[in-house]
Amino acid sequence: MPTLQRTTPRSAKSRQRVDALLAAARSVFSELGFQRATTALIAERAGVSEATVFTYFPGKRELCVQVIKDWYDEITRDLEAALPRLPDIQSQLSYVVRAHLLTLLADGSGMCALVLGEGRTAGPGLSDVIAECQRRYVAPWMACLAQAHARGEIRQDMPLRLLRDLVYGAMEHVLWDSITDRKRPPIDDTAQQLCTLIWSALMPPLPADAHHTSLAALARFKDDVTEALRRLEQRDPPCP
Amino acid sequence: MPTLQRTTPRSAKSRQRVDALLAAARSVFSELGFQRATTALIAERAGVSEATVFTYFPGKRELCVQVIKDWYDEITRDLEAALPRLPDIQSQLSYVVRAHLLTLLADGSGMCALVLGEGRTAGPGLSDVIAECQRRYVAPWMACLAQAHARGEIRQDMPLRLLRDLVYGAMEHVLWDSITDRKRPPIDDTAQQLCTLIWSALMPPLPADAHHTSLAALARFKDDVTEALRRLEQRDPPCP
Amino acid sequence: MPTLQRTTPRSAKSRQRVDALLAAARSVFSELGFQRATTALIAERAGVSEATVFTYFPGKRELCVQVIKDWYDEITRDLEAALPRLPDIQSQLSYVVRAHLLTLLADGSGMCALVLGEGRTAGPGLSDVIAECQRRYVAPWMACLAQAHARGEIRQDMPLRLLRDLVYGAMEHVLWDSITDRKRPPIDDTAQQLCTLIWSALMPPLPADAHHTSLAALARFKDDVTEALRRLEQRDPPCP
Amino acid sequence: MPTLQRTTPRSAKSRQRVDALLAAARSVFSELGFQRATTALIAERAGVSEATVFTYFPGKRELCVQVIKDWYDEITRDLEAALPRLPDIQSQLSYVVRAHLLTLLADGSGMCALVLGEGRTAGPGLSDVIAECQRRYVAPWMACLAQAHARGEIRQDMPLRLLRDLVYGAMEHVLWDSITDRKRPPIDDTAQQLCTLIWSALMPPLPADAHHTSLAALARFKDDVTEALRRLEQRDPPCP
DNA sequence: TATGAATGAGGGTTCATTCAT
DNA sequence: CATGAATGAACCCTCATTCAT
Repeated sequence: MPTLQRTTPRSAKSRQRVDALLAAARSVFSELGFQRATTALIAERAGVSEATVFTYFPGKRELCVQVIKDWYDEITRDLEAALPRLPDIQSQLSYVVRAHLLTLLADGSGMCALVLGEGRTAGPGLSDVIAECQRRYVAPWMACLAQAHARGEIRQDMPLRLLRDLVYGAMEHVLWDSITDRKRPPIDDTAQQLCTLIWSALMPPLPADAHHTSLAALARFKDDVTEALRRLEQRDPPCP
Repeated sequence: MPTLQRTTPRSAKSRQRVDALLAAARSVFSELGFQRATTALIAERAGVSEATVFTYFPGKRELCVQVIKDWYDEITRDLEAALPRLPDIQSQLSYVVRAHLLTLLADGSGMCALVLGEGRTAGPGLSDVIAECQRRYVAPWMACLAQAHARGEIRQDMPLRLLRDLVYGAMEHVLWDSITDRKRPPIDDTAQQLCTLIWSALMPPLPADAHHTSLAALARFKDDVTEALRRLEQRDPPCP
Repeated sequence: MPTLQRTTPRSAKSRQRVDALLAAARSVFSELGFQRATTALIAERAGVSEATVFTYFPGKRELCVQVIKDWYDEITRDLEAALPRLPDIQSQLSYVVRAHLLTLLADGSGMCALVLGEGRTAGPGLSDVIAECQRRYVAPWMACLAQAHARGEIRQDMPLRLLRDLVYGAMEHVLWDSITDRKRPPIDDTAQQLCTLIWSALMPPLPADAHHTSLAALARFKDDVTEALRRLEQRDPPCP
Repeated sequence: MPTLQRTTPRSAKSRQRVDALLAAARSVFSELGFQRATTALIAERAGVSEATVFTYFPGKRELCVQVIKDWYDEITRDLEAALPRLPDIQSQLSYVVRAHLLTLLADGSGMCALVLGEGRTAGPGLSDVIAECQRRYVAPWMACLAQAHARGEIRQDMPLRLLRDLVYGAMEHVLWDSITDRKRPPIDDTAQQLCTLIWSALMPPLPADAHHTSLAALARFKDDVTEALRRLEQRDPPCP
């Protein structure tokens, strides 16, 4: 029964309109920012008259808020679902980075610019909402970070906030670059590299003396031992 | 040349006017962003009539461009002068981080928000200029990075751009935090920590095989050795 | 006639709808005036959709007209029935005053304000109707006045219109006061006083020469007599 | 020196504009009421662009407030100056009635309608102002009324407010009539009659027994006594 | 040169009214 | 018949920009 899923039959059309409006609004706000966007253009792209915009939304600001909320909801839901299932902080980092880059780039970067742009200058009522959304978006990853931090899986000599800033800051700049330069490198490669880079900063520093000894020495030592062990074990069989 | 004299005093007045206007414009644009800023408010703060603004600048946009250029010039000149004199990449990183944080925070964060905000959404003519300024601002540090890259003082397995993004991205996010949270931690401490963090990511990685080592690998290795030793010890007694 | 039956029940529903709409419209128009009233609010209060309003009335204006007409009909019918049965002009005056005050105040003053307010500024189509209603409303009382006028029960040296204006004008101002001041004095007392006051103006004046007398003249005369008597008494003793 | 009276040279043009705008606004608001009046029409009648309206007034409401205030100021100032100089309450009544009728009728009745109409339904910010102006306008006459009341020159068995309502109410209805009927009777005659009528209601009522005796009888008595006295006085001189 | 004054070109928003379902 | 939905037509207001003085 395909009609079974008709939860709200009357609002089918309505929902379509809302969706069309939100889509149009997202594109317009993305391209022009909140101030330069006009309800007229949004209406035009949604294929309705300007007055219809106000049938579905109290005003321009509220429409923009909805656009931002929806977008954040999308990208937040995914993180909330996926991150807790990943086994370790490195996988989580990897996931976050890829998801972030993919999402923002796929979106044509508009929302990113919108959120970054209007987050500050837009009057109250927008900034608040954006800040709140941002907080919820980062929360899942912050939880991972906190856990790893508590377990000592990442360095403990830095405030968590700083680590978070490093991660998201790096990502955002990479994005910015991609957007600006218009020559987008393959995202997967970039994500991989970014993860490696960030992890270098995140992972617990080696003990103080390790710096002197250097891992290379340790590695050589390991090789020595390994080799010695093999020889030992190879020699034993003839023992009996 | 009698007119030369007349030109100079006039220029003096003129320069004063221009400076007053630029100062006023900077404060207004910083607080309100490009769109919400009004020429009326700028004129008022500069102590001149609104029409005078247009005597000195072709329009609102050009005024804003000048404001942004001036600001970038200030902060860029400092970097251009200081960075080449510093001995190594780490000192340079440290300088860049401190300078960036200090500049942006000292400015009341307004310009930061302006540049970040209007960089995308402002119509052409502003975005271009901002992008160009940004490029010039980052250039000195990029040069350092490139040199260190060539010399192998920093890791060479990453594109330079990525390293740059990491540095500036992290800084910007830290700034954003400082602005948003209103509880600004001591800048010097933050700068210090940030440098350490970033350097962890920047410094040359251990040799390739060290990657297979890592602490986890070392731990496993320790287990291996321990197990091997136990076996050895268990086998040896009956051996004789 | 089978359709007659069908017509009646339909009319019943229809009448209910119309009544609900008229009631809602009256309350809305009363509170907000014609211009500020919205069909949306009227529909909401009537418990129907906005479109239904236009099923029963050609438009906002016509709905308002109906509201005003109905209201005037109510208060007019009463006067038309009661006034002719009262024995004399004084009783009639008393009835008119009490009825007017009671009606308007009981109504929450809304209709009063509506009629007074929109009577002028509302476009044609409303003003006309209001004027006509007003005329019909005042007619019964005007008839009484005319009769009394002809019989000489009220003064005959004034145009009837003026007498009517005095009566209604006074009442309206009293109402206005009551509405504005929010401290409404007991209506019955006010009505009583107002009747007395108005009657003083309405009743036939004294003969022409009485005007030259007046209380002041009488007082002066009393003084004259008193003085004269004193002089007489002073002169008399030595007279013998 | 005719230029001496140039108090504010620069704002000469400005004042003209303001005056033109106020005049235009007065006419538009008068004809259409506050809601139906449009800034576009006001601007057109003032011969300026619509934007200019907002150069001189913060908004439509404020413009209307100014119009109302100015109008009330005009008519109030006159009363405040003239009334206190008149010798008795009857002269004052006469003045008030004539002034009121003349003013309102001369104005084309528009302001009257505006004030009456918007006094109730217009949102706050207009109603307040109107109420306050009304109060100040009536104050001078109320003072006269109060004085006469205290001196017993008018009846003391009624609240002052009621007397005031009678006066203004009657006037307003007369005005209303004049406006509605479009056949304006000579104002002076009407004013005269209205005064007589109102005075009948205002003057102190005769003592209770006077109703039985009738003024005519008193007058006859007065004549009798006067005659008797004259005879007495004429006869005395020969006394010595 | 500096400015008071004026304005053209929109922008967001409202609402009575229409119409397909 | 009732209504959800859509909209055309204004309306108030803003502001960068121009220009005569």
